[in-house]
Amino acid sequence: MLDPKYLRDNLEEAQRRLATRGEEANLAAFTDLDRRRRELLGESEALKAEKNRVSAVIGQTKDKGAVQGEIVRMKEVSAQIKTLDDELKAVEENLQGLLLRIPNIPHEETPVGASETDNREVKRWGDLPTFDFEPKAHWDIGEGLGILDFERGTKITGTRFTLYRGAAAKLERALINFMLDLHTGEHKYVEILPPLMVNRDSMTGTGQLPKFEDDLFHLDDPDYFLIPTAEVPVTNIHRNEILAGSDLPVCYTAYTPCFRKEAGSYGKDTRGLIRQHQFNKVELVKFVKPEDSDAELAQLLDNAEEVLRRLKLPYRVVDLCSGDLGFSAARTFDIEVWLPGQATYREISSCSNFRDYQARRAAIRFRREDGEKPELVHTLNGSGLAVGRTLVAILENYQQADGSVLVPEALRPYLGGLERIDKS
RNA sequence: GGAGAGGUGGCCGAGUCGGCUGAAGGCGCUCGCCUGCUAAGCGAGUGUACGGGGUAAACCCGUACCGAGGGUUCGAAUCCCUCCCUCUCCGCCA
Repeated sequence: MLDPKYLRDNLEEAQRRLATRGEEANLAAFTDLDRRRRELLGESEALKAEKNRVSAVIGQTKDKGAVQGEIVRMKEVSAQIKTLDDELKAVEENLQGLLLRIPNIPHEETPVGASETDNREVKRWGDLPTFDFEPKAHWDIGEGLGILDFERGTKITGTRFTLYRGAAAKLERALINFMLDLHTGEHKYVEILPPLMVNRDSMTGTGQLPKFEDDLFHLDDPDYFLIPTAEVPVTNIHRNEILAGSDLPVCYTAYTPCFRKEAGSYGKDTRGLIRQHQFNKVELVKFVKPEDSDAELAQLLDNAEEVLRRLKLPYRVVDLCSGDLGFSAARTFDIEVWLPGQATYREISSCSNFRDYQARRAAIRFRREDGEKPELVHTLNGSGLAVGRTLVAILENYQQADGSVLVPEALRPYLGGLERIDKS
C-alpha cells in the first residue's frame, strides 16, 4: 500500500510514476475520499469529546434530576455520532479498498518500458553448452528416461500436474536440500517450514488480495488459500510486529510447494514442467532497514545466482522494466536460465524489493533504538530457486547423446554419489 | 467432534453493584542519584494508530484501542449477542 500522506502531498508525481506501469490509477477518487474522511473524523471526534466531558459530569452528579436535560442532549449527540461514524466507516472501507488496489511505485532506477521487450539485460554468466546432436526438450528426456509421467499426472488430477518417479523425484529432493544447505550454511538465512494454507489477512498483507483472488486456489471451509509462493507465509511471520533494529536484517529461507491457478495462461507452456499448478520452490525473504534495501536486493540476487553457478547452469539477469513489474514490487531482477531444448532463457527466479509497500499493508515495523518511533521495514524476496525449473535446466543442459543425463557435481553428494541418470 | 476454563500494556497480574482506569501492583527496560567491585537502594520515565496545531524536530490538544465485530446506556475492560483464538479433559488421528 502506498503512504496516504505521500499521495495527499504528491498526487501528480504519484500519478506520473504509476503511469509508467501502464496502469491508470484512480487518484482523483483517493483525494475525494481522503478529504471526506478527515471531515467526518473531525466532526465525529469533536462530538465525542463533548460527550465524554458531559458524561463525566453526569457521573459525578448525585441528583440525576438536575442533569436530566444533559442526559437527553447527550442521547441526541450519541445519535449524531452514530450517523457520522456509519458514513465514516463506509468512506474508510472505500478508501482502503482503493488503496489496496493501487500497485507500488517503481524504483527510481527501474527502467521505464511497456512490456517484457523493454527489460534490460544486465548480466550473462556461463558458456552455453554445445551438442553434437539435436538437444531435446526436457519432456522428451524425462519421458525417455521414464522419470517424468505427464499423462498419469493428468489422470490423477488434471492438466498442469506431473508425476515424478525414481531419479526425477530424487533429483527434485536433492535440489531442495542443496539449495537450503547453501542458503542456511553459507548465506546465513534461517530455515522456515511455514503453513501451506493462509488466511485472507496474510494474502492481503503481501498483495495477492484483494486484486488477484482469481489466481489462487481457495478452500471454502475454512476460508483459507493455498500459498502461491512461500513469500506469503514467510513475510507474514512478522505481520503486526515491531522488530528490534539491532535484529535487522532478518533473513529467512523456506522450501514449500506453491499452488497457482495460472488463470489466463491457457495454451502457454502446456508441455512439460515449466508452468504447473503445483511446483516446488525455495524462497529467500528479508526484512531490512529502508536505507539498506537496495544493497540487500543485490545480495539476495547474488545468493540466488550462486545456486546456478554451483550447478554450472548458464543464465542471465534481467532488470524488469516498469511495465513488467509485479503489483507489489518497486524493483525486480529476474534470473533466466538457459534451456537448450528450447534454445532460450527462461525465468527461474524473481528477486524483488518491495520497499515499504508490503510492510505498510502488513504493519511490519522496527525500532532503531529503544524509545524511538517505530518505522516500516523494507521487505524483499526472491526465488532461490524454482526447483522444478532447475530440474528442467539440468535435464536439458546435461543431456547426453544416448538419452542419459549427467548429474552436476555439486548435487552428487545429495544423490549417493550418482553421476548419471540412465533409463531405469 | 463433545465438555469445561480463559483471552487486559514488553511480560506477569488486579479491576468491586458499569462512571477521574490508558488502565492498580509487580517484573523488565531507559535516564539520573547513591555505591571500593558485584548486588541492593532511591527518584523520574516507559504503548500504538488516526486527526488537528506546531514544524527541522521537540512538543501540545483531541479521538480510538483491555481477542474481533455488533448491541444496551448520558457513560462499558466491566452487561447482552455473534465470531475468532488459547488452555484442560474426553474422543479421533500422522
